[in-house]
Amino acid sequence: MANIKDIAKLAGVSVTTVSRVINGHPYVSTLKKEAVQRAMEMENYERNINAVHLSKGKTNLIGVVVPSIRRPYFGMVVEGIADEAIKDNYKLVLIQTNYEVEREMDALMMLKLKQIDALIICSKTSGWDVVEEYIQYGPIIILEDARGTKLSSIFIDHYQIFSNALAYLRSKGHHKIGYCLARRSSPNSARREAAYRDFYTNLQEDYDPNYIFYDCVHLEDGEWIMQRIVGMEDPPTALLVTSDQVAAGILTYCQENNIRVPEDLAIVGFDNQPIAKVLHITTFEIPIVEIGRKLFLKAIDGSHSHEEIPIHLIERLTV
Amino acid sequence: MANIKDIAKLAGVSVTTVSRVINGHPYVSTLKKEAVQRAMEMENYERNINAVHLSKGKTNLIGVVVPSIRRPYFGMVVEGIADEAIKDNYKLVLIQTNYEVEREMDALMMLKLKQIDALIICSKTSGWDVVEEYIQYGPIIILEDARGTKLSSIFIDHYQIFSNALAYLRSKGHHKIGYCLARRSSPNSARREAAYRDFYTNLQEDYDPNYIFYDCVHLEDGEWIMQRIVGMEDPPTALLVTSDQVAAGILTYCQENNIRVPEDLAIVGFDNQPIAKVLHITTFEIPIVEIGRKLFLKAIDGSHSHEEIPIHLIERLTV
DNA sequence: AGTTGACATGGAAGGCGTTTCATAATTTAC
DNA sequence: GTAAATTATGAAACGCCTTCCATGTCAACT
Repeated sequence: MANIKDIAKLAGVSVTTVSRVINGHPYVSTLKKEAVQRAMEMENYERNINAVHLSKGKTNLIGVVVPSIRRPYFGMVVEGIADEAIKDNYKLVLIQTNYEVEREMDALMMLKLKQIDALIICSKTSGWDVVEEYIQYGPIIILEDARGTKLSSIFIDHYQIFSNALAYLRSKGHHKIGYCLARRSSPNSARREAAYRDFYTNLQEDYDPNYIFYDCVHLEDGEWIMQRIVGMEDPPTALLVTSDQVAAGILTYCQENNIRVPEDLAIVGFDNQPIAKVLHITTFEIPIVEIGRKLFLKAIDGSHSHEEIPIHLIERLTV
Repeated sequence: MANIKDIAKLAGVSVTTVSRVINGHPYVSTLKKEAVQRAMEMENYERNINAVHLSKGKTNLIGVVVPSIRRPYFGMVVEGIADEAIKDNYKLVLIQTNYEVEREMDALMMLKLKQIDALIICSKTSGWDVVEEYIQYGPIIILEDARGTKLSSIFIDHYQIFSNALAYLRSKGHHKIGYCLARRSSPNSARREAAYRDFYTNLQEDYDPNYIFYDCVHLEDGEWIMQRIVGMEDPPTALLVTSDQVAAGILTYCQENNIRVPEDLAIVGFDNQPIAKVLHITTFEIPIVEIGRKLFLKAIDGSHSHEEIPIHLIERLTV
């Protein structure tokens, strides 16, 4: 394949001029410009993109860290990122971590080595200090409340929403409220737990720790959750489920086992995924795809900022 | 940041020797090797990965083309690819096409420019001839029957499966069988349509073209499909639905509208996604994640081959 | 007429690691 | 004891594009 030197020779100009034509710089006479274009066409020239990357120190690649791409929530975030990335001619490098710190380090290393121009972390496993170390190498945007750190973030106030949700269920007459979380160790989970504890503390009431379920991630998890609930002497009357997928699983189990929703058990989901709409699950609408778009925009904008995304309750038939 | 030259100077060796140490080549004395390692550690050296790419003409990046990453089917394929890619230290570049030919061309161009080492196409929009043009630049693997082309492929015999499914429904006493496809124009759809036509032709029976539904992709599509069926004078008694998502949407509609499944309407899904298990949908199990793994392996193996994936029916409660 | 500023163009430096080739020093082999 | 093989090492070529800097031309402005 021809390189820029060949083209320059063929067109009878300097390499610089060819580069200028390629990159649309001004100050090239029409005559030479056309000569270059003819030469490029003749030779079917394509620049060596890796040489461009080396020279520019930039790759038009954005890293995206997700724990698992098959989870609809992350699929939707990535879709949003990808939608926006296309417009700016960026491509996405997908890094699936399965919550392994090592994988996350891979991603950070890619930023350090300038293999990617920026990094979007949709779910973080390692500590803030570790991640902040890498901010010097390029923009890092995180889908989590990162106020107080050097990263930029788009986030949801999970404490507030959980509090609101609890108050909402209380107003509907529920006193025994349980909840389902994904990873126990995630910061989002911590905030939600705090909201829950504070809620009951303020009310000067106790809560049953058995009402708390961890590792609720997939549709199928609804089954074991409900089996545990069914086996309880004094089961909760309402459940805050931090994923519509899980909420759908729970609802399905109820329908099959003659547990009336919301009479016997009220369910509040999160995300407002398609399944919540189809199954009429009351849920908090999180504009996931839109959040993905914003994440990307922030990644290439480069300024340091934090943005809270407001979340609204969508009342349907499960409360 | 230090470069290889700095390290060489610091260690008192040549650049070549440093490179050899980095890449684990033999023929470096222990003495110099250690000197180099010390120097690298001292300077906190990291190679400029873009220079490596330029020099090697290889990036350890594999392109993955999907129409939309949020669709569970593609999420699962990509998960499989990513799982396997990690093991070989490859990263994935995600190209979301939305079935736009232009996006697909982007991906092919990346292969041509050696920005990616291989390309996996999970769903193709452009023609075979276009794609085959690019096989000269690197391995292209496609999730579709590509026998007779220069590409490698992992595929499912959709004609056969559709035929089997029709025979199965017939054996259960169904004569009025409809089906739901995604894109009408896709090759998979064409094969399924052929199977359907041949099935009725062999039986010397006619079929009602109204029983055929296109653009059935998402969970929500179940609703309009069922509304059309409900409005029919002579509705089908069984439906072959080429996505569990859509099958789930249809089933949900039936449950809410007192249409008995399978008595009034039998439903056969495809993919055996979690939702099919939870809702007890009879479906064809397609080992999607496993297929993703195989796609990746084939991508880096580089040999030209085709592999058919056998598919099995999982009988549950919707037939 | 002299000074500015806009337009044009090319040389050369800069970004950086890999690999081939030539050479030298040791071993091993017979 | 000598030929052959193995081990070690570095210079230089190679992969290729971008951009800074220097130089030059021509028109416009004072």
